[in-house]
Amino acid sequence: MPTALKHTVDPRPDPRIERSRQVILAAALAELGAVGYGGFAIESVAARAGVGKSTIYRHWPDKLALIADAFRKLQDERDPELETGTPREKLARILRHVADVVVDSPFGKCLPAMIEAAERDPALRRYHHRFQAEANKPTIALIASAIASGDFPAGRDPKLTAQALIGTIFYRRLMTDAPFTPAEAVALIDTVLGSEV
Amino acid sequence: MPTALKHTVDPRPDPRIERSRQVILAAALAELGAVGYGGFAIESVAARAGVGKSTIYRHWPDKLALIADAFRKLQDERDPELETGTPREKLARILRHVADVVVDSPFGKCLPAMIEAAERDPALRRYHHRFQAEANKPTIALIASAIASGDFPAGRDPKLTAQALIGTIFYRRLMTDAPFTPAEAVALIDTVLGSEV
Amino acid sequence: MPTALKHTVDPRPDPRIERSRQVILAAALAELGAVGYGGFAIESVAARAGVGKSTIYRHWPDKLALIADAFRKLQDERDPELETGTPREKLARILRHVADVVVDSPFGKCLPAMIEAAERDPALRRYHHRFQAEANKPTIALIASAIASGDFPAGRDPKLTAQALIGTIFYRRLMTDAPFTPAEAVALIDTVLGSEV
Amino acid sequence: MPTALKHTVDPRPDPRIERSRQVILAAALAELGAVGYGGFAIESVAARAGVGKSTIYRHWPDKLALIADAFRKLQDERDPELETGTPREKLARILRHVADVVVDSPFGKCLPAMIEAAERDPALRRYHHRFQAEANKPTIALIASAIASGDFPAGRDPKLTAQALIGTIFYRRLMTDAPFTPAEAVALIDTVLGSEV
DNA sequence: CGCTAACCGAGACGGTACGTCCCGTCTTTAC
DNA sequence: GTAAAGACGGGACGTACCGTCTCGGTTAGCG
Repeated sequence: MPTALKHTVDPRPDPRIERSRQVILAAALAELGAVGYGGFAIESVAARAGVGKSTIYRHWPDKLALIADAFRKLQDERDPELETGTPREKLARILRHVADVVVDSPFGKCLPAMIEAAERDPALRRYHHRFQAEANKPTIALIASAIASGDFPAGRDPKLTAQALIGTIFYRRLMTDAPFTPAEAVALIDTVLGSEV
Repeated sequence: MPTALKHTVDPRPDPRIERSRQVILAAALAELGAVGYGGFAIESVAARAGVGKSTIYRHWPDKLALIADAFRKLQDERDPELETGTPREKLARILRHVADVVVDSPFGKCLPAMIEAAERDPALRRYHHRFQAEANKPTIALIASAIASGDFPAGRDPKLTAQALIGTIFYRRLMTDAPFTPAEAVALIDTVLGSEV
Repeated sequence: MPTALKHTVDPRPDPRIERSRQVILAAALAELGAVGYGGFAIESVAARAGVGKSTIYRHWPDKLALIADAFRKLQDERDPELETGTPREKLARILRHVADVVVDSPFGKCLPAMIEAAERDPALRRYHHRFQAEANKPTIALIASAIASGDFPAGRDPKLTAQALIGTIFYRRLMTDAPFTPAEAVALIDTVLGSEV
Repeated sequence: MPTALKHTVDPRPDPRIERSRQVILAAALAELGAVGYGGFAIESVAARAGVGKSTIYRHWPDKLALIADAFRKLQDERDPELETGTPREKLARILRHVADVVVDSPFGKCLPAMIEAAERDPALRRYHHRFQAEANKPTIALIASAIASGDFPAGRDPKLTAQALIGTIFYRRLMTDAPFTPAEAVALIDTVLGSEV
């Protein structure tokens, strides 16, 4: 009964479309990393991707939408951090990962552009905030459970604690000339949660 | 002997120059706040300032230099915070002020533009970082002395502590949809330094 | 066999290109006639032609190239003069035509601009000279054959004779306030070649 | 009684003014010769003359007026040609002189610019035409008297004859790539007036 | 396996802002 | 009290991209 299949799901779109989307997004990320949000040129992306400019405009309404999608792709690549150990060890591992991503990765390279773009475009801003919130959930949960279990000192707001830890890393990236290094993770935890006894 | 003064140094420059600089910088800040770094147009600034485009280029080599100078002016306007009380009270006052500035002021409005611009221009980046460092010095000093006096728990790095506090505020401004409110200052201090006994 | 034709040459270019070229050249000539070489503004030409400035720069590298091309178009419009009669009659007809063109036509309007432009741009100068030489060939040939046939007095250089005749017309247009009128054609011939007996 | 002198004639103006006028006119001519009418920049003239731009505008209302005055100075320098010999010899001498001036001198260099400028500015045009007419008077007079004396063939209009001779030289300068050389003077006279018996 | 629709690259189009140059005016300071 | 120096508002230059559009040529997948 193949016809049944026909009008069920399978709106299998032209495969050229997905292929175009992917090479364009990749080229967009390369462009962003290379010249930043300010210098970002659709025409360069088209050239990089070996694609006609019109193909880009066929899939995205404008420059910002493309950038937003590129960011999306970028963030989807950031993988969560699930491992074992004491809460303090787990937390340190998370912070080291965040530091890596914020400082080194394509995500980090695009971060200033992303912040500026989010400031101008509401849709992008929503996505930006939502993603950031999502990414922090495991950290907040970890802190909450560690407080509950007595591993971390009581009387603290888990979310605020997480923001203080993560915020330090972003602050160092965006506002100082000394980005946070993974080696500082333990010192940061000690500073915010107090040293272990 | 006024005549004596006459032919000494007195390289009094054309007063029109300073006047132009001021109206242009003011217009540039307005433009930045209105349309951000990406949409910033010298021609709009000229129109806003009621000035010929060439007058702007007479004083700044290009768009970025004007933006940098506008930021400089902006930051110079942020006033230091000197008052009395317990270290915890002083710190809360500082954080409330930072929150105000980061969230509400022209500085806050331009912050994303500034971060993106700093990412692209080394000279601007240096200035941005230097200013931020300068602005935090009193906070770090306050924390250091409070630790020394026993008002704050020992074993913490004052600088890292300050960055965790300040960083939380910037993080909330730049990466979340819930900017830090002055009312949260005490909770933040409690979270990072532990509650008062 | 239409298919055979299909994949032969036929690199039919975008028809918009030719259309743009034509409206722009027409507008350029209008501009030249109106404000001359000195006041000639690409932006005005674009406005006149109802075209984006960038469209002009897509087809010509700069102002001078556009002017050169406009002159070319102008000169291509000057039509040769082929008719019957005695050599003297033919010559008079030619001179009347030259007088018309030099004094009244778009060519005449643009002539000073053309001379000035040719002075500044070697390529344009070459074209200008070549065209002028080409345009005079029939006149020189006519004079040469009339000398050979005894219709015109012997011992004269046909080319120099032609230049004296044509040159008078240009001189009057460019250096005096009394342009040459067609009615003077016979008097000019009499003056240069002597009256008919 | 020196005071009497004071308010009589003595329009002796500030000698600096005349001095300024002269250096500026000289600089203007140099500029014209160097970059032509099109590239002529008041600011360059000021720099060449070691003079403030405002000094130029104090003496001339605008660019065109300065150029016109420069032309005037230029033409005033062209000296008449008065010598002895047969009419044919005198005429040849005149034509050689005109050829020299038109081809080689500053006047010749500025000629295209002058023609174009005259086309745009009525005052300049008047001057241009008047000067040219003036310059040709001796030639016309010479031809007229030579016709009267029987040295030149009868039945010719002296003015038109002069224009044919002079016009050839200008035509060759402005419309061809082979400027008239003094050596051709005799051939030109032979062509227009017929060879001597 | 051949048709047709869609997607594609290429790039022309009307615009807008860039940063430069020069205009002609106006202001300030020095001699 | 003139002149230099040069700041000013203005406007055209030629460049780079924007986002829209019109082209043929290629390719997928249905019939």
